[in-house]
Amino acid sequence: MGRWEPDARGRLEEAALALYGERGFEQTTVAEIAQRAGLTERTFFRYFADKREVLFWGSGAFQELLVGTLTRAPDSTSPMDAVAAALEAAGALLEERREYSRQRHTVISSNGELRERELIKLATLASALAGALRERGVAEPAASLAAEAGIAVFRVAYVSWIAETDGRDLPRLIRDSLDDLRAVTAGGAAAD
Amino acid sequence: MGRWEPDARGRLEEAALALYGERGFEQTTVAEIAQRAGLTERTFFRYFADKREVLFWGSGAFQELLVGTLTRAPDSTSPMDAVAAALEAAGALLEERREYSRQRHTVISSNGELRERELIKLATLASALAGALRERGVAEPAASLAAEAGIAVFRVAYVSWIAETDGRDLPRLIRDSLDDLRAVTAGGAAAD
DNA sequence: GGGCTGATGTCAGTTGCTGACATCAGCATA
DNA sequence: TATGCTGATGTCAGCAACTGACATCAGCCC
Repeated sequence: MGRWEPDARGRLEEAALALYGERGFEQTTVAEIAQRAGLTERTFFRYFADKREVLFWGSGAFQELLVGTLTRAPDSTSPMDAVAAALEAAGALLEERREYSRQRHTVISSNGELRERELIKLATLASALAGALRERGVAEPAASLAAEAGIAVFRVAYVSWIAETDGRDLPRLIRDSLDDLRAVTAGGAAAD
Repeated sequence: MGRWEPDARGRLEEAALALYGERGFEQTTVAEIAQRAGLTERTFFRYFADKREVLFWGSGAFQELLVGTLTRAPDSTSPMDAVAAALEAAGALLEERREYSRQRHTVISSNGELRERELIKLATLASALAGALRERGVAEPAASLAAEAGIAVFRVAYVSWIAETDGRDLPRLIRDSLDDLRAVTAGGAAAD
């Protein structure tokens, strides 16, 4: 048996999500989170750069899944469809943790600072997708636009998924949202 | 003559931008900004909610211009084109303050916290655009998707504008980016 | 046995940010 | 002219986020 209880990081994540949910993000101090996890405030800041980051630690793996899926798409796949395939794979991952995702989303959407952090994580994902598209030979600005549009599709689908207006699962909502985007951007003035 | 020097808010904005540019955002304390403006730290926080917000005070007027332009677009204009018209009008406003925009962008893009704040301002703009589209009778999720796609177009165009790769002005870059988006989303699997 | 390692704790300090209260020029009005 | 109100600013005390420096000590290697 080790000197300390195992999985300090996981305990901190769990304690933080619970406390943010119970009494709100601003009303929770880092000292309280650490105490609930049986650790000290200083240790919290060794695992997480700041009080918000504790809710976003999984985003690294999420990004790897996105980029990996995009990279493995057949060469013949169009940029937008490759992005969509990656988003659907990521969506399937979230689908497996629906209840956790709901709880986390409730906490994040009820606080401005947490929403800021979520937005920059999504922007980072968009950058990573754009980079992976460039690796496939897609030129700018097409790469960035496909990536940004993909993230927009994802956001809209994600919100619907959380709201659970119907029984569609997240990958399905992503497909449908992409179709909606195609409908809304279709037509219009062509380039001169 | 008044009891105090006029335009305290403007002096704080100016001092903050200068100091953030000279020594970086994190290396600048609010007390230093206030001192440079001939005021105290406490007064800074009466004008701005936090240390970042001092760079974003103009975003309210920006949003009003966007929404106003969108609202005034002819009823026959498609959602995406109405969004584009609003973005071009806003782009024309920025075009008039090119040097200031550059300086501000340099400061913001060199710091993560400031980028977060910028992202949430853009997300707020997207929400406002989506709301204005709904007022025009556009249903969800088309309204949100058109707004989000529009903001993506704007971001890509804005980055090009700052980079000044060629002589195109911002409204022009926005039009071109929208055409690029249309090209990249065109085709693909249709809804079943 | 002795020393090294790595996760954790302790402590002091800076800074962002807030609430409560004080100050005081200018204005209105008796 | 005296009196009192208003609103922008200042002063002060305090909390909490975050950081750097150093201490602790079980387990492991030699």
